[in-house]
Amino acid sequence: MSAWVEKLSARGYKITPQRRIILEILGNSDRHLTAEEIGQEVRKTEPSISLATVYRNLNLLADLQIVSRLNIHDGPVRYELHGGHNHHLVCMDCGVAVKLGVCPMQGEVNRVAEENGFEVSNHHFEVLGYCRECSLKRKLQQANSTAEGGTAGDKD
Amino acid sequence: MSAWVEKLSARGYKITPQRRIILEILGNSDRHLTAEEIGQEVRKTEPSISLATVYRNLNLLADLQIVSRLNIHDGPVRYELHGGHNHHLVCMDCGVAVKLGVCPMQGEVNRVAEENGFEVSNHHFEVLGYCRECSLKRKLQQANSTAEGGTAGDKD
DNA sequence: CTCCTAATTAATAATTATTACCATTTAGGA
DNA sequence: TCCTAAATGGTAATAATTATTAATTAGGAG
Repeated sequence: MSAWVEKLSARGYKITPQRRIILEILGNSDRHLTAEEIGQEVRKTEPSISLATVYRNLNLLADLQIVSRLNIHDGPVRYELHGGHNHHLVCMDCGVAVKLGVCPMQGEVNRVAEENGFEVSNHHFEVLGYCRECSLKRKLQQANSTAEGGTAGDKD
Repeated sequence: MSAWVEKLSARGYKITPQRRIILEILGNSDRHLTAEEIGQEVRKTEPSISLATVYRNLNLLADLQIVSRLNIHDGPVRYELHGGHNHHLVCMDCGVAVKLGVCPMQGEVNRVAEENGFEVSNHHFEVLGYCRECSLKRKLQQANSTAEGGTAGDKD
């Protein structure tokens, strides 16, 4: 529980209670959280913490590779402790994300990275589509509203 | 040059010049473009097209799986014609994206998707890290500024 | 070819997500 | 204990995207 303390102080960054709390929250969550969600959670412990502080620290921590950014589908950026494998089936309708147990970061890919002098820090593999429910829902909609029915207007 | 015409009109959506132009631009570009960039390009042909129209159509086209959204690193969402393989080494500093020639969407993954009743539409595989240059730059910075030197303050 | 209507558009206001700014506070080494 | 760079809270500013609305248009029916 202090690899990050080293990483920070080794570079002259201070160990503030705010940082402690943010990392603790990320450590206790298995989900990936948005800055907003982290802010809310943080405020339960220390109500005066500013959202700007949350953002500032998440950026710093991401830069130091202590946390990692996750840009699933749309909506705000999400964060989690660095190091996990982030491979999901993501529903483009409802946003549900099922973890995949497979990791594509292997032989071939590593070789290409090396050839390019690329310093790999992290990787994401996302399979986008529609979960069972939403897939069904869409098929029904399409069956009906072909060329009329409801408001063909906006969606998503 | 009309698979998308069918997809649209089959569902009662109209074939507007705006849509034509947007898709033409995406077709002629090998890069993935932001809504803003598409807007600028579009306006060269038809200066009166509103950015809102660009966004609206990109959303619709994405929903119909005619184009696909690409959320590389930070910055705005990018778009390209659906169907390409989107596998990159992405530099977290300068944003450079090198295409990978490897596709992880194979056996195992397809099986998991199927088991979940998941309708796969697209997939992205991103390897995040630092390109040769930025990697070097960072190492130099760290060597110097350990615990002092410059503004330890913000960074991305 | 003309008419009609739902779909679409342009323009702009509103909303979200994130960053910048600045005066004040604080971590942590001398 | 003191000092200073780093960090914070509060808020204004910016960027990206969506909603709203009155006016226009694609494309099928007659």
